[in-house]
Amino acid sequence: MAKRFAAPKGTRDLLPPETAIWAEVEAVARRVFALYGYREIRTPLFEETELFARGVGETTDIVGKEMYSFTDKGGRSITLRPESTAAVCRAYVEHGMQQWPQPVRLFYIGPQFRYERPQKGRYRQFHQIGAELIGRPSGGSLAAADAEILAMLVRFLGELGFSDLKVLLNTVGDAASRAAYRAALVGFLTPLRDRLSEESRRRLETNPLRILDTKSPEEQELLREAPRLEASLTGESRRHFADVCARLDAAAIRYGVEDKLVRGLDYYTNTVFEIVAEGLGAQNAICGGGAYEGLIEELGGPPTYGVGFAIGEDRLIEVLPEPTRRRFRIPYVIVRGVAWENRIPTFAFEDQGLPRTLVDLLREKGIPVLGYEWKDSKRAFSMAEHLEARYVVMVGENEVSEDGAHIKEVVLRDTETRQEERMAVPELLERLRAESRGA
RNA sequence: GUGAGUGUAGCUCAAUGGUAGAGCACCGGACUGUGGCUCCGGUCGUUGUGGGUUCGAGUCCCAUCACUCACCCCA
Repeated sequence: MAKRFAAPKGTRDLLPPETAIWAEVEAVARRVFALYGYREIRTPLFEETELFARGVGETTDIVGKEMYSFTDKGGRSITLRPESTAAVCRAYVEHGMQQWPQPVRLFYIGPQFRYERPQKGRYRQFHQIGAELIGRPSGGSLAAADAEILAMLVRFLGELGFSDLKVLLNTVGDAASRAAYRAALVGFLTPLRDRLSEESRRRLETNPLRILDTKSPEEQELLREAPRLEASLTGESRRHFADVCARLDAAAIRYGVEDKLVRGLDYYTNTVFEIVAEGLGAQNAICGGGAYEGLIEELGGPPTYGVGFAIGEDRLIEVLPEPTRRRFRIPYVIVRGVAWENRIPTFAFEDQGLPRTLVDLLREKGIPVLGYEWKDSKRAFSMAEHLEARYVVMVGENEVSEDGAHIKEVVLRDTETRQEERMAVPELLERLRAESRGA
C-alpha cells in the first residue's frame, strides 16, 4: 500500500459544512467594512524576511523564533507572512498611497504562518481578518481614527451575534512616553534582577515592557510596586487616550481599561486593545490591535499615523454563537421525485415554453436544491438530515398528472417543525424565495 | 524549544497477555403514500511505525512518528 499523507503539523483541512460558515463570516466582514469605507487589499503570502524583522520588531517572539523563512533559488531570504500589518504598510509606501485621499482605509482576509507548537486555537497556518486605517485624517483627530476602527470592529462582532465580548483597552504611550517609562521600569527592576525568570532577565535588556504581562504569580507580585506606565505618559498621549475613551463612551461601546495590556508587537504606540473570549482554552484572544505611529517611517515612508486590528478567524469561528452558525448554513432544499417511466416529472411553465424539471426551476430562482428519484421517501428525509436541509419537497405519483408531464401540486415539509403543507408550484417558489432572502 | 496525555475500521469506541469486535456511516436489496423506520446482505484493519520481553503482544518495555492539551507567546 502506498504511503498515506496527512496535512502538515499545525495545518488542517476545512471541510463542508464548516466551510460555509467561513464564507458567511467573511461575507459579513466585507459588508460591514464596506459600510465604513474600507476596501480590500491582497498582499503576497510571502515577503522579504527583512520586512518583518524591521516591521514587527527584532525582539518579538514572532521574529525571534516563529517565522517560516527559507532561501529561494535566487538566494533571497523569504518569509511566509506571520501577520499582515507590515505588508500592508509596505504596500502603502510602495504604491505611494500617501498621494491618495487620507486616511487610506484597507482590510484583508487571509492565511498567516507562524512556526509554533500547535494547540487549541493555535495553528501554524491560521487566518486573520484585519483592517488598517493609515494616514492622518485631514482635519480629523487621531483619536477619531482609533474610535472609528474600534466601532467597526464592535459592529462586525455584533453582526456575528456576539453580545458579551468586551474590548480591553490601554495606552502604551508615544515614543517619548515609552522611552521615559522604559527607563523607569529598568531602574525599578534592575535591583530585583535575581528574582526574575531567565526569560524576563533577557527582556530587561531587549524589551522591558513585555515583562509587564507575565503570567508568573511571583513576578506579578514584584510588579505590584513597579512604576506605572501611566505616570510616564506625556501630556499629549494622556490627552489622546482620554479622547479615545470619551469617543467610545459617546458611541456606547463597552470597554475595560487594562493597564497591564502591552501587546507583543514592537510597532504599537498609544492606543492598544484586545478582545478575549470564553471557550478557547489558553489561547483566548480573538482580536488584537492598536495604533502605530512609527511603522510607515521605519519602512521608508513619510511619518504616517496608522491604526488597525487583526481578528483570528479560526478562533472567532470556534466560539461563534450557535444561532449564528445555524443561520449561516446553506438552506438546501431536497426534492424527492418519483421515477416515472424513467424520468423525473417535469413541470412546464406555460409562459416560458421550455419544459424543465422542478429542480432546474428552483435553481433558476436561486434556490439551492438537490434532487433524488427515490421511491422511498424515508431516504429523502434521512438525506435531508445529513445535509441539514431546511425543507423537503415531495413530488410523488399523487402530485403529478396522469402522463407524468406536469406537477399538479407538491408537499413542502419543514424539516425542523415537521409541518407539511400542500401547495401549487408558484406558491412553492414564492415561499422558498422568501426564505432564501431571509437567510 | 519544554512538559503531560492519547494512538484499534471513514467516525465513536470495545477486546483479563490467548481466534481483532460493536454501533454509526457507506454500498446493494426487501418493505412502506404521511413516511425521519424495520429487516436481509455487502465493503472496511499489516491495532501509527520499528525494535524488545514472552510459548503467545492491540495489551508489557524501549525508541520513533503523529495527534491533543499545557508552558512560552500570540490571532
